[in-house]
Amino acid sequence: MLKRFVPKIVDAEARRQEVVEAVFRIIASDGLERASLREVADEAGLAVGSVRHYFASSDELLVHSFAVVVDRIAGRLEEAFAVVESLETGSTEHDAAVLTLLGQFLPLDEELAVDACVWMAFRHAARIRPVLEQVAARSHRAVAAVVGRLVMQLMPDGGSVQERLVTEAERLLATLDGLCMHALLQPEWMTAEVCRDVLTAHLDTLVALPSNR
Amino acid sequence: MLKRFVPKIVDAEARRQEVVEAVFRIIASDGLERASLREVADEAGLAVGSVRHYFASSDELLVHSFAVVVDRIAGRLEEAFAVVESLETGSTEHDAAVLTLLGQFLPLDEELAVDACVWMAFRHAARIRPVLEQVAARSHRAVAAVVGRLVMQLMPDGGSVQERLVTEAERLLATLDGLCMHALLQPEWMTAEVCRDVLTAHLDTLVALPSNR
DNA sequence: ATCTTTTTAGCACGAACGTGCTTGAACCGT
DNA sequence: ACGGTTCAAGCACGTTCGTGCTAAAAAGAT
Repeated sequence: MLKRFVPKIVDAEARRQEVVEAVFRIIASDGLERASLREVADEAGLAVGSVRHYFASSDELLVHSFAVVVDRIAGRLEEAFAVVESLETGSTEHDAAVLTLLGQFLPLDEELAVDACVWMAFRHAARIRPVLEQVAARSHRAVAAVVGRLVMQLMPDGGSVQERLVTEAERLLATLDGLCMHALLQPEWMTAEVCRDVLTAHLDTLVALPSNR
Repeated sequence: MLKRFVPKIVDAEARRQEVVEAVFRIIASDGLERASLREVADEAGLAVGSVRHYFASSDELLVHSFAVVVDRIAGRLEEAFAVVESLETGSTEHDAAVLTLLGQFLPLDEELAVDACVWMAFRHAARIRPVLEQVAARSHRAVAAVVGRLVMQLMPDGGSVQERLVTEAERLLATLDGLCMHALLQPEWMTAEVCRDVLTAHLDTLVALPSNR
């Protein structure tokens, strides 16, 4: 069956992306519970029916938005990890690249802050809402994979002991999420400088680990 | 003016506490956004009007619930810290007491899990809702105080360098909150055992810090 | 028994929500 | 010019929410 009549071509994917970014802005400024169809439509400069034309339901819009932010974050991490891999271990550029990688988790600028807000909001919402479960699991796997590879590269022993390696990966992951949380919830206390200090302190403890134990 | 007619005595504080615990159960199982007056009243076995008799508004109910959970957590921390202080530094009982203290943050049993859920939900909601701001700030101060004192006692140098001390306090705080988050959001991955491993690993890095740097 | 106050319960209103459905408007191949 | 398809917009219904308000039930002091 051929498409005989090619109708009005409005780049549908671009429109969807605009709506998604309206969702992001609303979540960042007013929280996930305010991301209703009416609010999103207003923010995107559209009518409710128009948004519903691109997203069958509210759930689909939210799940897709979650997936988009996860892809964005995972993409940044992969990109930054490639830089880390390309540099020689122990060099100052390497250390800087590692800090840059870890900084992708934190709300250090406007764009990162929005993503961090949205990411946190969705992950917490996924605890309750089954529709978000799959994307949340994918998010966790993607981030854990990058952090795991990073720890494997950074640990002195090369990660001989498997158990120790996952513990250190979980430890770095927890510190990152905790830092992100505090930076979002207590921005006065948790400034970018404090974040950097905490991260460098953590990295010191990672490289200078007691080999035995 | 004397109270001539002392009417029906129902200890109001106990009733309020019952309502608050209904709020906790709802937040833990269905999330904060489901903690409406009608849901809370149902959960507490009361009518909406009855709940509204003890709490003037929905906001007051939520703010009070937040304050109660903060007090509960802060109380547990103070109690556990007193035990830590009473033991000799470096002893095995001391180490165990420190782990017990830090475990108060994590959802290691039913009661702790409910509190952790509620605490997280309110703290994140406080980013948006101004009514929760004050209690959130109090919560942060109380917890940071205990963790700060703990770090001061645990660090080898006795915390000579002020700057290093606050960095380590923030680092421990971040790790704790991150662990709590992961234990709530990915309970399959982040088991109690992994939590314990991560915490002991962190404590090792805290005691075995390079003195200079 | 009566009176006063607390306690409990319920109604009604406006606002916001998701969603099924309908109605024009825009657009392109014929 | 026309017809088929997509896009944009809006209405209407049922649900849930907070809240102001009213009113019945409960209980101790008189």
